[in-house]
Amino acid sequence: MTKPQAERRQRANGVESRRRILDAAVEIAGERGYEGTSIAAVKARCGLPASSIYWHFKDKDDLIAAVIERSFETWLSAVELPDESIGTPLERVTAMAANVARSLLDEPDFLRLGLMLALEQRPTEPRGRTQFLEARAVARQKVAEVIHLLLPSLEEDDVETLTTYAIAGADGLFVQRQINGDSVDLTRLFRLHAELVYEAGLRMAQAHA
Amino acid sequence: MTKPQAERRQRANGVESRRRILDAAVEIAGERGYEGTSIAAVKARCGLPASSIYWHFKDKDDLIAAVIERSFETWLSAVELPDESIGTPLERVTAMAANVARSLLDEPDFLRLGLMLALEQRPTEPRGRTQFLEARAVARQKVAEVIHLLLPSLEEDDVETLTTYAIAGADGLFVQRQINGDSVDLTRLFRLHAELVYEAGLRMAQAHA
Amino acid sequence: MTKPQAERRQRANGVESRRRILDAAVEIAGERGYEGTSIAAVKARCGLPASSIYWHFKDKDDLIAAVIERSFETWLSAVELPDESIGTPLERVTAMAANVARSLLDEPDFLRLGLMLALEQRPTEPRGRTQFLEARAVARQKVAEVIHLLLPSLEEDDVETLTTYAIAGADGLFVQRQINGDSVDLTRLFRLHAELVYEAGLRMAQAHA
Amino acid sequence: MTKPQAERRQRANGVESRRRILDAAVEIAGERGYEGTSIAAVKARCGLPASSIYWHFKDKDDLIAAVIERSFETWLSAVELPDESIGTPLERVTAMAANVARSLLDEPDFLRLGLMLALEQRPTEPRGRTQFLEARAVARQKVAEVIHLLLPSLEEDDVETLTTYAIAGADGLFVQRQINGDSVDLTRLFRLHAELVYEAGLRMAQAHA
DNA sequence: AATGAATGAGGATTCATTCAT
DNA sequence: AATGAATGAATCCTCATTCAT
Repeated sequence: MTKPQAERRQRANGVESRRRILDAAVEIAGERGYEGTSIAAVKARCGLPASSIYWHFKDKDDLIAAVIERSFETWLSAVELPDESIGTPLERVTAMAANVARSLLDEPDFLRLGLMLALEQRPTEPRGRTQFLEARAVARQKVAEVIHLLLPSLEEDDVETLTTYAIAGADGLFVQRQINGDSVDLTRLFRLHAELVYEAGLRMAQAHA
Repeated sequence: MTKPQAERRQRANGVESRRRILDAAVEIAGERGYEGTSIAAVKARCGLPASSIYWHFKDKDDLIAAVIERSFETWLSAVELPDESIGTPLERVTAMAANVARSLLDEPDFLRLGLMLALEQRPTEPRGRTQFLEARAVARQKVAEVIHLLLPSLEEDDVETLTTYAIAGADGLFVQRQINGDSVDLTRLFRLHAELVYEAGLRMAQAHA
Repeated sequence: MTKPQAERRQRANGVESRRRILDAAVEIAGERGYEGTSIAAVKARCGLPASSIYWHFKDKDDLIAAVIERSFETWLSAVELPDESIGTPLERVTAMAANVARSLLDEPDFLRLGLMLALEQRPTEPRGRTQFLEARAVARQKVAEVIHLLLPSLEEDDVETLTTYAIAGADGLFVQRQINGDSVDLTRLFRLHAELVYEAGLRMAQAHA
Repeated sequence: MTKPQAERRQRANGVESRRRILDAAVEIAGERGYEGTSIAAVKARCGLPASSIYWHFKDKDDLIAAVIERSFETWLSAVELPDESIGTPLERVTAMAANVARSLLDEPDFLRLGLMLALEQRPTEPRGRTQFLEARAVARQKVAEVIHLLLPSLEEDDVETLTTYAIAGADGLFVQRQINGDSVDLTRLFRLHAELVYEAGLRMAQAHA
């Protein structure tokens, strides 16, 4: 008798629909990568017909790029919050490391999908990959700033090296967690990583002094 | 008797055909991942008809698994060679790091494809992924052995942690190279990584002494 | 009151919108025929959303029919102008031929699209095709009248034959121009055509005398 | 009991299958033009699945081009047969005209489809169109040869003009037949056309004498 | 050991059209 | 007078796989 409301034709609501599509796509893309993210799968998970997905996104490339973009923003805001500058430098570094570790435990889709895209080498690069690399460049800049702040006497070149190494460690630890699951204590390893990077920085600074 | 020379290549030669298929598949899989590696694409690159691929390999899963297997073996033999135990421990560690760095510059297909597979989380895991994880376990065992050899007083638990961290760094640096190309000095970063891991091990050993 | 100027184009203006849609549709239909004229293509070229096209036209069939109608009217008025009856009959015939030739150089969309539709034989005939055939019947009637005027002694049957032949030549020459481009001197060929038709008419008239 | 043979899985026979596909495609394309020739329609008419059509033809463009090619060959061999050089020149001309008229009554698909393609002006020209224009160039060459044979004293330039006009008339008459059906006596009109062209040629030859 | 041909399921995308506002 | 959003059916084409030879 009381035909459920949900069954009625949705009142047109672009923003909400777009969100539903992205929600579905981020899950699937995080699981199956670029090629594995079929429009049919997204449609099945979000309930909107394929043609509606194409109303909101030009093509699959566009959808994946939007997924990356939103996913990165979510992740970034999850990471950035506790910016308070208290404690010794080392304490602050390890606090930040713990923060990143937690964010990667909570919101791993962004990085998993991004790394999958980044590892690919298609002749015509998907826009999602570009989007990820841009997001990554933003993140890299932030890391470099933190390093410069903590170790102001470091040479430009050494900041670069340290930044690269810091991010590499983060990526690698995320991969380990991805592969080996709960047996990997991300938080502890990230703290170790932060300490080692910081000490390497100290030593570099002394070497140049 | 009078069969023209030009036909000779067509003559049955299982080993050679199998090799051609794998050569083609490793390239494409390295470019496009699991889903992106279509039989049609392999066929186009190796010149053999699709049905011939199925003569040599049970199915696509089997082909990808074989790609991983062969690619890992190639890589492993490229890494292992200079095993001579000369010099100080630290020297030996950095020599090995340089060795791994070089191998990742030369034979990146194995790791790129493997990481792509490892990052996926599809419901039914492809055999290629299992194959990669097994290969990875072998490599991990070797790393653990080396660490145990260099730092015999380390607790089991610390060896595990250090091994995980060592491999994470290697993966992460490979990803950096993959993304940022020649601007990343893999050799130098690997040496830095090796030093940091070694020192972390020394400190762990002292802490427990 | 304070509505910015830039918004003004958005203001409701049915006639103008309708014109823009038809302008876009005539171009696309001239390029791609009936099936090839997608609403999306029209929308892209005229800038109005698809739903606006449906506000102005019942359906695609209706749009194409309107295109044909307007295109034919434009063409007809371009052809008819210099109707003055001066000079010898042959002079008048060749003047008219030149006139038609010129119109086909200027306004080819009508005939190109019409012929495409006419050549099709789909089960359910598009209304645009009917529209074209009606326009064509009008044109045919005019040609027949001219022939009758110039050669009043011709039998009804011969007028019909000559009319058919006259129009066939015009169509055929238009096609030649369409295919071979500027290398076809439409004006000269139309004059030749007019002469031949006129002489054929003279001979027919004599044969019956 | 006796399951009909036709129901059994076809024994692989590429040539036969290709023929069936072309037979189906030529009918549909003749009816509905390029865009209207959907792979689904061809599949329905020939009984082979769409993927089999793609085994034999690279894509739809390739299929249509093959249709044009085969259709032109069929038509050409239907036209060419009675080549005997007997009778007066005019008699021979009208005999040939009758021949062409009959061929267009029997095998109209080639020309109908070809003209549809020729009238289109897509940005990226379909290969079928090119194929048709090439076929048309061959036919044009033959017409020019016949004209030169019958009127050897004609200037090169006049042969060209006459050829263009001759073909234009043929196209135009075919279109008339296509539109007005049986009420158009193609044979008679073609004979008239042949006579007029021949006389125009005679006059041109005299003018230059 | 190899392959030409075939095939059903599914891929991304576009279609003409409608509807609520 | 107009439009953002939606939609089911159809589009072309590729997929992994099989089979008879």
